[in-house]
Amino acid sequence: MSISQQEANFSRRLDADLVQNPVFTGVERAILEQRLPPGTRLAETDLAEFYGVSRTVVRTGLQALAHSHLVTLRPNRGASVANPSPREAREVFEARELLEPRSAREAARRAGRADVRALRLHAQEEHEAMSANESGRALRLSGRFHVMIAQIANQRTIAEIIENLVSRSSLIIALYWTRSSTRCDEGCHNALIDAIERNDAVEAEELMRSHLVELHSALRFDNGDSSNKTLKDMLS
Amino acid sequence: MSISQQEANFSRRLDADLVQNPVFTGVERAILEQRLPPGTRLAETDLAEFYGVSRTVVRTGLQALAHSHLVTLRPNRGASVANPSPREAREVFEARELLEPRSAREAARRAGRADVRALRLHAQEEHEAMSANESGRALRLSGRFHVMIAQIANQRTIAEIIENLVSRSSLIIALYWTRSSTRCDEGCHNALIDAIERNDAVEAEELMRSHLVELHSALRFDNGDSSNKTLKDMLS
DNA sequence: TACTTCTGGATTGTATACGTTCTTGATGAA
DNA sequence: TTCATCAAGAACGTATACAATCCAGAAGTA
Repeated sequence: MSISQQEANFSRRLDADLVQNPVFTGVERAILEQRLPPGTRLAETDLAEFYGVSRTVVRTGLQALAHSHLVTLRPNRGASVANPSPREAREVFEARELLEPRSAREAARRAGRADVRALRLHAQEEHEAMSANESGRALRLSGRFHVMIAQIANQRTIAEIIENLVSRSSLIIALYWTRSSTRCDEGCHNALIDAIERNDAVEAEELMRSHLVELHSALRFDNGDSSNKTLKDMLS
Repeated sequence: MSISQQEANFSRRLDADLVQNPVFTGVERAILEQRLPPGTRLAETDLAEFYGVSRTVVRTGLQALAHSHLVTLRPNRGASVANPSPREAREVFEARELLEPRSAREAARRAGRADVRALRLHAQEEHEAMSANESGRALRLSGRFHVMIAQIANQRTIAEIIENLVSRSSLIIALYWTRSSTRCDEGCHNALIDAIERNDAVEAEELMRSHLVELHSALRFDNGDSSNKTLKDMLS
């Protein structure tokens, strides 16, 4: 196997068959857009019928989603949309705070005109989704913005880790987000693009760090579980 | 769903059924012990026969291994042991250098007597494997040592990422390792345990960093692909 | 000889059948 | 009423059948 073939494998890995799995792509998107709230039961037969495939394909997709922590599989109990605990939520953001600022710095170093243009276009799309009150779509695009920066940094391994953490953040936000608006994002993202356009690595790193701290601090873990608490829990 | 249930899901996630998948556990172990070299073809029928299960179970295990980057799946072409490119190898170690020192620092802060005892016991086992010339087993245990430290740091999300990177390192070492001995490990690991026992966080962080740099620097990427080069490549 | 085309065997991808486990509502006893 | 037991239905886990794809060697052509 030649180096170029190795590279090709590295880049598509196992995505090749995953993007063609309608269960994986469909459920993933629905989760990222918060149309499927945490805890939602995902019965294999229902998904098979909805997507017009056999349970075999459904199970492949669900297993992939489970590896991304977007879905929880319990033996003999089937799949449900993941329900990240406060602890997991905190840890995901701690990991992001560790990885993403470094990525932003490297992205600012490397970014060319095409990269900046793509980022601006994407920010525009985010803005439009917000204006149209499509908050689910806006949230998914907002996450994707972070992934784009990680990709510009051109470190695929770390970018992939970040992509996973960002995905899980959608669920975390669904459970623990306290603010009604995500207007912060728009300003933060634009400021980041500006820094990247100037190739100001230090500034980009600091902006990313503060952006993540901002996000993290807008999470409240004390009441996140209330909707699932039993009456006994709430009375005691 | 209660918080404690969330935690339970978080900890076992999907491991519950994976540890019971003989293909996953068997092939993973063989890869970590370098009994299955990179590129080895993994035909579903062969695995099914060897482990006495149907192809369904084989495919589940292979998909899990693919998500861990230990196995490459190519549509209609089946599975083979992953063959990380020099680039991927470099990136994996860059990610480790970013994450593990921080983990070691936190582990040194948190470690109690039981943790230190477990680490010493483990180091002893490593030592015995080396003495017995079981280099595969020694390598697997050496990786596991790094995972243990990440677990002591008590950040499951990051520990899981590290576990994945460590696993991939076995393949990387199989491909690009230049030195015959891993004696470095023994000294490095013992020094790390000492620092952790003293709860010397700064020292543990620095020891981990230098240990990883040492490992990384012992990799040579220029000749890793030679055995797979075509005659034309080698003559030109 | 070098190259293309074709074909049989092998391998993977998907659907489906069936056994096992779990859930849930009914039944009955305390 | 409350609880335990149990049975029917639903859902999951695994095996297997069949279709689609790939690969290697044979045959044919220049």
